[in-house]
Amino acid sequence: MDKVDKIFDTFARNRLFVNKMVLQSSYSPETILHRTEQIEKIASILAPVLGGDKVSNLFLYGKTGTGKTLSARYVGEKIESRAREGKQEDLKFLYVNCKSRKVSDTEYRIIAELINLLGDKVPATGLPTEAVYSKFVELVDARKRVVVLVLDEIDQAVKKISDGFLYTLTRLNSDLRNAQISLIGISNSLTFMDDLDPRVRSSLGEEEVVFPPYNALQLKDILSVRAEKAFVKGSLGEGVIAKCAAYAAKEHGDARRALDLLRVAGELVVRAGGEKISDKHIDEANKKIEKDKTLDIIESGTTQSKLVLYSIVQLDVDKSFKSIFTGDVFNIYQENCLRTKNEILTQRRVGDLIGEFDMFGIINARVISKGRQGRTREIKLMLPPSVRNKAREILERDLDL
DNA sequence: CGAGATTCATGTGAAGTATACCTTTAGGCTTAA
DNA sequence: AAGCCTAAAGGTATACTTCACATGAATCTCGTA
Repeated sequence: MDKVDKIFDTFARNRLFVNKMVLQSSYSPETILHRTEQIEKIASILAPVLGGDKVSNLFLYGKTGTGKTLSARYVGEKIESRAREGKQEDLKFLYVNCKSRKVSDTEYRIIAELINLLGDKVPATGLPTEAVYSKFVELVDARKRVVVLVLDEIDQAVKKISDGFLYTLTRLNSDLRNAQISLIGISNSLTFMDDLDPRVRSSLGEEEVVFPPYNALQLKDILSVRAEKAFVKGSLGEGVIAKCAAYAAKEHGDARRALDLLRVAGELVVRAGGEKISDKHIDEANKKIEKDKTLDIIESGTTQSKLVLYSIVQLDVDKSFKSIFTGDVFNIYQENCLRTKNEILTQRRVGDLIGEFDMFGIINARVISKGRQGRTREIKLMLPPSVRNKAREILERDLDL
């Protein structure tokens, strides 16, 4: 039989997933567990919009995967549907993720996206930012209503642009005659507010809701509910959910991570033609996610960073070096540059690149002093052999070696 | 023999440069009235 | 005249370089016992 047919067959025979969507991070469940307090607080702050009043600006903090976006959307949808029932249509939630590729992180495009959501168009480029703002104001102000802007990953946007952008937004209300704008900012960084212009801080942070990380127990609840829907009954082995929860709890209680683990584990089982997930698969999935993440970092690096990493990998494979120092890496790196006809960067720069790999956790670099032999970094490659070999393949391919 | 100076190989910081990509702006062209 | 498009002008992020100075323990120096 054709191999492709076989692949399709295993897939069709899949007796594991009922609905994989449930495990995707874009899925929004009907009920959100362990966030009642936060949701109630958001709801009580936003409730006045139902009466057509402007509400306080709101700020949501919390690490990734703590349900910020989910809760905000949930409350938003509830309020919108409530407003529709009450035949009060002059209420609008506009949700923008400031980091998504479409919006890309410029002030212009964020506003352009907002206009888009209001059902209008602006050219992708060419207009002065000022003009885009006034177009937006005009659209919003077309009739009497309340508009709530939800700005997700706002810290990213502010890092890219200046906080003057937020200032403009908070001041937008003074240009409006009919409508009212409220802002909801969502941020991963807990310290984000600290380095904002005080004027912005006071008006944006009128109300704050903090999303603490989920603990292992809560993660377990969340996973159970979702797994119920995602998988065929009885396909989860003993302790699988607990294991996922434990892994994710270690990663600052990241529910997204927990769901990913479960999904990837499922995919692994399906591909192997199995029908039951055991906790071994969770370990495998964890490794796979880690591996994909590091390989992703490696692949998306520049040619120069690949050359540096390749040199480190070479030294790591060659066991005659007991420990690897910056100087060794630089020497090998120069040879590699000559071989691949790339320009040779200064050692200063190569040192920084090594530092970046350290940040990503691909290597472990400790600054040590070797006395008369000066100071240097002692470098250890932190990839398990299988990942290291895969990484080497990728590097050799990308560098034409 | 030990306190202090020296030294090495590189870390680290600041400031400058080249490049690519974006936004802005102004001028010209088109279109509708 | 208003609107639209485009090319040049001006900005800004990135990926580097250059220069300058900092580090910290092995090693050397030299005064002292």
